Amino acid sequence: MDDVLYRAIADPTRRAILDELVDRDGQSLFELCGRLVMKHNISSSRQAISQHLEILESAGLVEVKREGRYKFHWFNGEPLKAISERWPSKE
Amino acid sequence: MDDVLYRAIADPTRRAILDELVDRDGQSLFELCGRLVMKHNISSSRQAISQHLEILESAGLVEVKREGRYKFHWFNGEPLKAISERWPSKE
DNA sequence: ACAACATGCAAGCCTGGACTTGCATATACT
DNA sequence: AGTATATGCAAGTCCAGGCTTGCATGTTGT
Repeated sequence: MDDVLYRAIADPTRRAILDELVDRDGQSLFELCGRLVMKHNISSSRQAISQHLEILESAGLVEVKREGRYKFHWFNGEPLKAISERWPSKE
Repeated sequence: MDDVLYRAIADPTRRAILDELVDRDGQSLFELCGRLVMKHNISSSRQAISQHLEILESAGLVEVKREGRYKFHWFNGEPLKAISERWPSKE
């Protein structure tokens, strides 16, 4: 189901991660952790963030590219279209 | 926060309720329960649905009008705009 | 080769939240 | 007035999921 999508954006930390990636695409895990603490007052462990990224990835909201010992992350808003297409939000 | 919104649509039963209200606006609680069983194979108790409606209401996604012993529900997609406005989903 | 660095894996804890159960309230009908 | 109908309230159960902890793996640099 599209369950993964809605579950993915249900968590405030994950939404902050998406915000961060929109602001600066292609960050590594460590980079993300640092910036989340700085700009969003999020003090979760590296593992926690890593797990969040897995969930975002399985929802298709984040795309990943492995490069040596680094793993870089990109935002992808495509799946979100399903939401606005599902319910009318007339102007 | 806008937390209530994302929490509201995180649950599959609540999304089905929204679908149902879009399909036929102004349903009462009992009406909704019946139709959810018929069309969506959801077999939650009346109280469960009632609790879901409270959550949807607090997120502004459902509006309510009390009339005698009935309580009618309407869908409101307005709050959903916040999602598409928050993250780019370029075409 | 060895150490530092970046990430992955797995198991356990613990709170939130979905659901049920039982009773209460309020409105309509006869 | 009494009964059926439509909904509300409150307490308790139970499980998903977010987080931590500890260790393993893989990569870069000296």
